[in-house]
Amino acid sequence: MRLTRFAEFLEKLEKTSSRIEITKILTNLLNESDQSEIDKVVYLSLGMLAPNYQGTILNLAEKMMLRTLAYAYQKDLTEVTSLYKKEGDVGLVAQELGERLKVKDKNLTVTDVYEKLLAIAEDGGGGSQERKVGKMAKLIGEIDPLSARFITRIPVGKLRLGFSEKTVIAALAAQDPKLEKEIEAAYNIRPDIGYIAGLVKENKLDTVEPEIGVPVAPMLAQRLNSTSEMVKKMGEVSVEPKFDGLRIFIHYRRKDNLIKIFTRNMNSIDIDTFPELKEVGKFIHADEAILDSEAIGVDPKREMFLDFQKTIQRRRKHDIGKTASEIPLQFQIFDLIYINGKSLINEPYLKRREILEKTVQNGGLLRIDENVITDNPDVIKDLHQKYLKMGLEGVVVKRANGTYVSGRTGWNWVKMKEVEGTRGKLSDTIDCVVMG
DNA sequence: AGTGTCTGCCCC
DNA sequence: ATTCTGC
DNA sequence: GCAGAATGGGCAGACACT
Repeated sequence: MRLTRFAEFLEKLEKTSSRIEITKILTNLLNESDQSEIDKVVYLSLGMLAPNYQGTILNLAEKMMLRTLAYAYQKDLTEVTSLYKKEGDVGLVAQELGERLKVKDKNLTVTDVYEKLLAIAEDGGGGSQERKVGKMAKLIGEIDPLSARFITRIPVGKLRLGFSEKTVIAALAAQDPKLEKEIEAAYNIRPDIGYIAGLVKENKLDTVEPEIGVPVAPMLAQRLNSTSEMVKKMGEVSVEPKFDGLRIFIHYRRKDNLIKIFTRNMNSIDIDTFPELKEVGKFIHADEAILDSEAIGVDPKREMFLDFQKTIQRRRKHDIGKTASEIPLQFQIFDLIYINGKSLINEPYLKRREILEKTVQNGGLLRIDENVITDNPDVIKDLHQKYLKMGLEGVVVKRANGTYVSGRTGWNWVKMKEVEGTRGKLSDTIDCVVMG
């Protein structure tokens, strides 16, 4: 697909606010894209180059984009900066300067542009900022002003077309509710929207299975601060402590000792960041497993939990030895998504926990969250008080027979942090002091 | 080696 | 993470 | 109620400069 054609679609999408209408336009865009380029069309329309978990990062944002525009259009940085301050958007600045200079497009395709952006992302090391700016400026000089409007917004993360992955899935399904459910399920176990779009085109969705090394989209908790409402919505529940740490997924394969770690946002974390997990196989009684957990810092005597700001200091690549001894981590395991080639996503929670308790050696590095099964709101209330007194964040309450549903859909997991009945961190009144 | 600036679909 | 808005 | 966008505080990584 020609970039100019692609830009026409994006312009139409930008002008549209009704999601139904956006979805129709997207369906047309996807229909016009062929098998070899549909992934790139999808990535760029969402302002991305690759799924999160591949760690493809441009390291070129607002400030460098302004330098890029100054270089590309031969203007002073101060002039570009003041234009940017006025417009508040690099895309409008690029389009305007491009129109003034009558920049002509060189018949680039979406694939061409995608590859050039990828090359910018892959550049690094000494002098790379200058090279990135140079490559980006060259690209801008080869595309028409309307395309520049959108392409320049991609690195700064401000495409803002009013849709995201969910809407792309709806567009891929093209009004077929059954197909939409299938695409959604496939996307949740392989959260690579470009890849999924390709599979839909080929009619090969049924090949998707969880895999060691590919993150599953995390299940998230809704917020509720009434225990009786929890029981009303979920019936029998499992009540567990909520730790204030980092959501961590641990993937393990014994055969080649493959250990992969992902965050809640499905970003990959280098194993050297958490060296204690290099031995995780000793504590897992399975050949393959995907564990859902919260990593939490403890004081070196292992007598108390550390707060989030301390725990997050462990998310680093340098000075690991020193930090690791100051901030030992333990992993509170609370779910098992996959074991020995079998997905547990559609198993009820208590069944998954039963297998989890047999699979993970509880104590030391890995600790299985304690839990109480109940349908009594007062029991939840008491546990909530108990965990708050222990310095924890509160409780997570899980529907006993709920499957592992990615995202915040439905009432399967609920969290309660503050005292029951309050409105959350910001209360109705705020203490303030007038300054100056 | 130390400091400053920018960046991060950062983490919460 | 929270909060707000359009649908 | 959902999807998307906008917002914040704090921290470490990457690179440029001296």
